[in-house]
Amino acid sequence: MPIKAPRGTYDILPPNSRNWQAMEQSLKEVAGLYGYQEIRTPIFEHTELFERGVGEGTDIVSKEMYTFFDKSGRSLTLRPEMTASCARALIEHSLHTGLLPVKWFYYGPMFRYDRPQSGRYRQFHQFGVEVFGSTSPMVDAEVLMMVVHMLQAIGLSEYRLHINSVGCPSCRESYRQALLAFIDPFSKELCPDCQQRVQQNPLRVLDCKEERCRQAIKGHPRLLDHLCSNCAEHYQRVCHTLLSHNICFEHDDQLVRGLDYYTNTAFEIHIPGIGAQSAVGGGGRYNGLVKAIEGPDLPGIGFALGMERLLLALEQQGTVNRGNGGVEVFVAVMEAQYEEEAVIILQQLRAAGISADKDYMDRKAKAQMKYADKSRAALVLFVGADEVKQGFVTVRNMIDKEQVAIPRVDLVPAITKLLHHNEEAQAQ
RNA sequence: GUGGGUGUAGCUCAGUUGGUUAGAGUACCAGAUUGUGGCUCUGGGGGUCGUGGGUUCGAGUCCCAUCACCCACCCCA
Repeated sequence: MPIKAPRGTYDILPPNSRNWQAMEQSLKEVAGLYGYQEIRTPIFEHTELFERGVGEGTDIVSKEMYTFFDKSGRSLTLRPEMTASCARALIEHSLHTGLLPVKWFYYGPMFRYDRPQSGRYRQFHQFGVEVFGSTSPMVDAEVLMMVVHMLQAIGLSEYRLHINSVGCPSCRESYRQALLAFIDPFSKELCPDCQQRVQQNPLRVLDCKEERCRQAIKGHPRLLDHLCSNCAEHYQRVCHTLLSHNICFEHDDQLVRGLDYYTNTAFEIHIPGIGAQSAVGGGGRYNGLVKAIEGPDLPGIGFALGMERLLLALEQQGTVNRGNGGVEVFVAVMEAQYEEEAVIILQQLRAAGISADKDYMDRKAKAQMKYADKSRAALVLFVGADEVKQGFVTVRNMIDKEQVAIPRVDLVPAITKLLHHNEEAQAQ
């Protein structure tokens, strides 16, 4: 049995890898426009970091972590997300004592032991940002505007932005009371899962998909109505700013985050039509997180985008870039004895910044031409007896089929010129 | 963790009520006279039919198990 990639993992092969590169580049560029800088953290961390930073009660921690013991018995875990790692790095390097806010972006693989399905893998990739140190609603707005900017930058025009405010622990507690009082009479009509949720995290009942639960909670009190004046104003200012910048969004009462350190703004981006897992991104404010992992009382906000789902959406909306990924120049060797001469030419071209390749399969001239064609080379250089003896190379333009002899001494400038000429012709 | 679907060449798939050396297209390689591509033609390599059992004179075809993939639930990106 040949070894295959582990369940829920996969290879990103060329030419598809180019789509990834393009998307990564676009996202990084936009992050740069907003003043975010890249942070890279370890792929694994102490298990305890995620237990406290993500939350013991979450599915991620209770059943989805790749946890292992190293040779000295430490419990380590492959990161299931990166916010906790960012918070840890912030604390570890005492960056909160420096220039605030700290604005980071990150990109990389995350790991969750889930059952794979469309748009869900065990190793998946996220691009995300985190801002630490500011409670300004303008930061919430900036982050949201940046998400929208990023979607546009990678070519996604159809998406839905849902936002809500989960308030602060105190207004959430008052809402909790109100919600419990409302649900209590109907609690027996709820599904078994929700019976549990009522005990542990009543807010979660709101986004249950079971029909009977949706019926039972019709007319439930709204979180928005229970926000304290500070939280209400915060949310208002976020919404106001988005509106004044023509950002389309919808307020979503059902959008909730369970854990105590989530505060105020919460949001998700959905793209219909990419399967059941339609959330391509999500995030929110977490003013209590840094303190929860024994750091200073520092506010934060962030979001993450799922690369796999963005790519699904791009494929579905038909805007995937299909770049050629080939080489500019192919050097064809007519007789094996001139191979070393060809290598000299190759290195000369490459040193001048021109991508170039040759045959390494001992192919004959005709087969080398086929290979050059498939490599999408714009020019083919022939190196044979006449060329070497007389000090020139024959250059064939693969687009217009014209061939010219170029003296070896003029090679690089002449090739540069021909490539440039081709580019202009193709642009027209 | 639960449910449904699918597993035959690198890829996309045929394979008739179980019956000889398992096929096609595509991709790859090589030819169609001399140092030259995209089209066409010819030929070639490549499969323990996911894996392991079982039924049978005989199984890619039937039964069981297992693994993987796909989709959905839970939940999330």
